[in-house]
Amino acid sequence: MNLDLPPLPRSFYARTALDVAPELLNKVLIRGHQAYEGANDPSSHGHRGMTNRTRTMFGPPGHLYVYFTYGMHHCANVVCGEEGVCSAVLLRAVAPLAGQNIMHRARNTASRRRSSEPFRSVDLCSGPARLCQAYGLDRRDDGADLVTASAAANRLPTFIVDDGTPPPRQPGRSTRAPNRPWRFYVTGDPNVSRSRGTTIGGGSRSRTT
DNA sequence: GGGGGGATTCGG
DNA sequence: CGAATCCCCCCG
Repeated sequence: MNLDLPPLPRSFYARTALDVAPELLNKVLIRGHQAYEGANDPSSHGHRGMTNRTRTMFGPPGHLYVYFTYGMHHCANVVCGEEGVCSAVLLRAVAPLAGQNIMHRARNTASRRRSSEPFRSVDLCSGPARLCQAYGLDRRDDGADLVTASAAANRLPTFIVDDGTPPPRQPGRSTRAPNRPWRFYVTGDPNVSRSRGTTIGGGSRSRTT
């Protein structure tokens, strides 16, 4: 695997979340996402306008928006669109390509391992909070620039690259809210995050360093 | 200053 | 299916 691929350029992110989301499929580092359209979407954090927490989502494209929820979980989004507009893609799943040992450790999967079952790499990043845990992403990474890959102090750089694998011609789609089929995933990929047996999003590849 | 609820996950 | 477990945000 070639690791010297450049981060995706700012222009990749400088479009609507709905344009960016399906094209994130099969990019390396991320896989699986969901688009939110800010002010027009009542299920977005941004629908009531900018707050201290959601400031990043209103900022320039190509940055991470990371928030904390349920008292224990983090979720990461890719900020899209133009500065001043709330637009982001929630990263719902990733297919581990490398760094599985780091991911296992970060998620402490060994302690939860059922003795009768082998490790399943599918459990590492098959959910928005799981992938953050596997990658060690938390609120200190909020605002990180995915284009320059500049990180805050004591933080690892985070970015997304294209290894030449095109996004699926016909991505799977599902909805979270009615009339908003804004979840895109790679059909048939076992890493796609699921809930109660229903496909709800996810799918692409990743590595951690 | 108080209270309701959350872009989830895991175990029972 | 409910608990875990902070923090954000709205309201008074």
